[in-house]
Amino acid sequence: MLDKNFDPKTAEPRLYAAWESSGAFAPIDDPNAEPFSMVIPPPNVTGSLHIGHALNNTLQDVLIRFERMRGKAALWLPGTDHAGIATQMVVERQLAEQGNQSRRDLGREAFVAKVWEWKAKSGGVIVNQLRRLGASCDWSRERFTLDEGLSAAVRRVFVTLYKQKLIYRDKRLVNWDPHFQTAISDLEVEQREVDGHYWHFAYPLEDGSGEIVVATTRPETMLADTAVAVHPSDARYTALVGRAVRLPIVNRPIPIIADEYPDPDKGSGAVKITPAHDFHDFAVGKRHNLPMINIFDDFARLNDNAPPEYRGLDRFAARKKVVEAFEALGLLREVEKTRHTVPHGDRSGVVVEPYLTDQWYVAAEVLAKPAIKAVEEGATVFVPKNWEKTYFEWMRNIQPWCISRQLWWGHRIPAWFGPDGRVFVEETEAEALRQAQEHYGRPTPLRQDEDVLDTWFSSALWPFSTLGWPEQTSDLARFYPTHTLITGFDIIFFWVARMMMQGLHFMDEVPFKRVFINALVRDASGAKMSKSKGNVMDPLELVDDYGADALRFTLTAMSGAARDIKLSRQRIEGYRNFGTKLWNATRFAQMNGCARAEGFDPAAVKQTLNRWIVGETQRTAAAVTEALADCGFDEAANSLYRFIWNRFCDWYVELAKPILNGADEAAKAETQATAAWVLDVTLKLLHPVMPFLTEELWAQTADLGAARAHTGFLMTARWPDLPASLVDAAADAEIGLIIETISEGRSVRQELNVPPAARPPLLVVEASAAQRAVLTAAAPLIGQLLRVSEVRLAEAAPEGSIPYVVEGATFALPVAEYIDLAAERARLGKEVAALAGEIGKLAGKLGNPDFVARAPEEVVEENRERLAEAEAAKAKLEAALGRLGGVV
RNA sequence: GGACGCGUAGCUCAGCGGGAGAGCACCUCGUUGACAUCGAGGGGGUCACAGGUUCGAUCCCUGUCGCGUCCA
Repeated sequence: MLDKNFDPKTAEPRLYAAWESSGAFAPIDDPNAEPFSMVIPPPNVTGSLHIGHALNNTLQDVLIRFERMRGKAALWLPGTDHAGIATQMVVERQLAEQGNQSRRDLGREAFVAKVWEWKAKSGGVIVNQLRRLGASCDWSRERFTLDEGLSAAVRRVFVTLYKQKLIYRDKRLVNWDPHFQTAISDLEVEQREVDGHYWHFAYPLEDGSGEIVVATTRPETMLADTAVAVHPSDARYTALVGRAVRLPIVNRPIPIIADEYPDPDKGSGAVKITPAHDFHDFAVGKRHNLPMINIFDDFARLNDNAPPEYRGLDRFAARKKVVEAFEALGLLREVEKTRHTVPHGDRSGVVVEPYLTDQWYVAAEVLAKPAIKAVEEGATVFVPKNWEKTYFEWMRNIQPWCISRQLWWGHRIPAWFGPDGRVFVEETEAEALRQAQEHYGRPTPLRQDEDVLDTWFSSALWPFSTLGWPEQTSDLARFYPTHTLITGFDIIFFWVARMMMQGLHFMDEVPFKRVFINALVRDASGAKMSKSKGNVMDPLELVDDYGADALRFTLTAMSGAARDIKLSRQRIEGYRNFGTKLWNATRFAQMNGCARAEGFDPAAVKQTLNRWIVGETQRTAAAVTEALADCGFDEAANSLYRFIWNRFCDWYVELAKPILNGADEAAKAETQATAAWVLDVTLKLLHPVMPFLTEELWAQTADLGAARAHTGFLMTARWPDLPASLVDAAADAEIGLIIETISEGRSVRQELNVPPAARPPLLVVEASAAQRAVLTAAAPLIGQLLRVSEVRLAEAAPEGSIPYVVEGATFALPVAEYIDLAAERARLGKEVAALAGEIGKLAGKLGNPDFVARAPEEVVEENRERLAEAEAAKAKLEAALGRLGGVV
């Protein structure tokens, strides 16, 4: 006998271990099986599972379990990302906490060794958390972006792209993070709106004949100004173009130039030009061949290109000092408050500097072309499709991708410099040295580039590097391209787009045929969860409290992709209850001798009730299958919920009780067998979403009745494929009438406060022959569920009975001794009014000749029927009301 | 400024051309055995607003307002 409840705390770890050790997570070894593969979006190795991971990985697991059960060779390949900056930060912080040396004191090699040490000890956290969620990843294929194979892939890609001139070194402005002292890509820059000022500075003309006023939000950069620009059409300045101003403080003459960049309508129309510290100014500087003076060091402190009294100052201190100097010089014309966007490093949170350095770039604009085309042509589709627009928008305006980082943790750039600065880009140092020897004519020592690659450079290769590339492995042949990628919209640019580019370039095929973009999880009030807001919900805590299945079901049911998910504990609790409900329905079945029958054929059942539930089961199976095949996760979950709770538990089980307790042995046996069959199908359908509970029920019902065709785990059972012919319209109609009769009767009883213990007969006053047959046959069922003594045909409703109408049939409950006439009059009055409203609407519609002429015949017919039914019902209830002496 | 999304019951959301729905919350009633992590019943909505298309609009189109996100 089943326990009263499912106990996730003990069952989940036990079941997971059993699955894992059985090898069920690996794709089946059948060469005829269709492959279905997915790669996990590799979580940062420093990470711990947050609710976004929980959603993303639940959906992946639902899909992979579904496809596995459908008989495919299903591979879900897991792994983690080395996460350059994040990991380096964690270890540096740890060193600091332990009072140890900084990374610089420690030196590169020792520091990197420390990181590996840390990874060995703490890097497995998130992977084990995924196990708690039930993720059926093939752990035997787990990869790490910095492992040997993936590093080889990275080197191969870098060298290849370099030789194809798609990777190059360039000196230009980058986004510099002064906190980490590294370049970062455009995507790692967050634009934040902050309060600031416009300082209006007067720059005196060199000949003393006047001044030009420029405004800036960054006064300190004036120390590096190399021009003042005005618009060529700006008449105020035409005469001044070509002349010079004397730059205050620095006392350097700089030219006044004409350029399209300044907006004549903004401020004075003149702008200061600082080519080394502003992206727009950089472009102007290039056009006019202006000198580029860099006044910062790597920490954004002023360097020796600044006047002596500014050297060594932090940029913000320098800003203050510059403003003070202008004020003292009498050249500060105005200070204007403003709100403007300022770039910040997404990891460090500090203001990012445009900074002139040598970096490595990928010609993303070239690689993007095939990647755009692939989506245009549908080789890869986004679900929901709207995201394609986001993808196109970015890809069509893509900028060169800065891939070098001045960090130590990551893939070291395979580039070596000779004594004269010549660069040798090769996959190994030995090869570089060989090339150097050839070039220089003698063995020549080389110095490897100090930088490492952007973490996303290696993750861009993930769909093929994890399958063994550059080796031509059997996995690569079988599982590339992968089928579906499930990820968040926040990394469409960072990751999806770059995988598309690299996959197409190196494999000549898209990395995945479908990209499902999942929603963003927020807290119950709609705020983005973040540690600083303190509103994070820890998925593991939720798993502890409600079980993994409840959390999984919640996330699945709420994953409607167009909107954010607002998660609340209440909701999870509700779905935990849903699991309990199924558990107890199974328990009920077990207690009532429901067991699999040898050779059971769902198409051959005779009882109306059983024919009905078999049809409902088929409909559900079809709906769930279709939904999951199309990534309609929420739809699948909701179909299952409705079927299991509102159809199977609320009605099938209740209606089956009289049969199971009855004397008709054949009907009883058929019902027992049918219930067992429905439950087995249900467990399969629900398994992808609630793997633990279903697997446990599968195991606990294994011995009930005939052996299953599939004796192993439910997770490896075959997905149900039921013919639509199992649906029996006649059975649907009969059960529909019974359900309505009971529901309506209950409603009437409760509204009129008929005591629950009262057992009046139910009189069928008026009904078609077919209805009478159904109701008579179902009398025991109705008797029990509606708490009536019997169901009896009657000529007329007796005095003082309560009438109600269902599907044109009139019923009466003779409960005169209980009812309050006023309440009954009120009830009937309300019903009549509602019907009158409906009749008015329908009659209006049908009275419209255009409607009758132009609407489809079946719609017109349906409206006619509804009108007739409503009119009949209204007439009957009015008659009853009249007998009660109510006002009609 | 551009793009996308969203405004439906108190809350969270589904529906997306022909009868306004679910869960939760609320109110009433109900425990001799599947389940109180439950059952039965009930109240509650000019489907943001304004136009348009249509025989018919919560649903399609246009505009307005409000909210969110991303990109400049």
